[in-house]
Amino acid sequence: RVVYSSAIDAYCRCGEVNGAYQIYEEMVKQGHAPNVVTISIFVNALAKDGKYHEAECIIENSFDGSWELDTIAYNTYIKAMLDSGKLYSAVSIYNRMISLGVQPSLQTVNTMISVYGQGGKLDKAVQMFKSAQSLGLSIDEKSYTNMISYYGKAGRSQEAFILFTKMKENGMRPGQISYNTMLNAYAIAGRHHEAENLFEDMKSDGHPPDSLTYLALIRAYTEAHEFCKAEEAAHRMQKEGISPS
RNA sequence: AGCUUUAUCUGAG
Repeated sequence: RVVYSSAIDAYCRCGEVNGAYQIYEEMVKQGHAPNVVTISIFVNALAKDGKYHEAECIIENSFDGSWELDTIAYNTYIKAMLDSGKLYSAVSIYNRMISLGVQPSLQTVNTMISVYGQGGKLDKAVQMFKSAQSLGLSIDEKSYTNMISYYGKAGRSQEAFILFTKMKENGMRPGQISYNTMLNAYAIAGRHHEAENLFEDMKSDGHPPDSLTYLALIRAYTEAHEFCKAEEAAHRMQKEGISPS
């Protein structure tokens, strides 16, 4: 069964969902019942392929009580609903998971932060972020970056920066993505002075700016109506040989 | 054997 499931996964990763399905049929014909892993693989592949409706059908059918869905299966389902934009379904699957006593993992938390963040429910996202501690999960750089991003999108750059600071206090070195995300939070809020400072910190911290770094910096200036500085930054980017995204 | 290769832009829902 492991061999069949792995083969199905391999087909899916090549975008050959149909080939995967043939293996699936053969597997069933040989008397090997599909298990939770097989289902997760299919749901994941269908969702990545944009076939959300089919993914949802499999998910719904798997709720008939005959499956012992585990943490990864629920994570896969929640992610599929997030990607399809069905945030309400994502939440309801999460609630189901909790009420059935399935342990959330850090990935569950990170995905749910995105679900709430994209749904504009920043307070819920924060709640999720904080709940990680009580679940005994240690927040990673992704969790912080995710939260920083949503604070930023809500125009709350000061709270974003508090998290950015806390991340460093907890011994995590922000990488390029974290810096870009924090920079973007300042950009949305038009805080160009803070953005400039962070831009310098980023470089001295050993992270070379990329096109997204400059995009954020330029946006910080334009949001603040500092158009000359925006143009300067754009020139500096070109001079450094970075092509715009 | 399966789940965030997470950040930036525009539009649709």
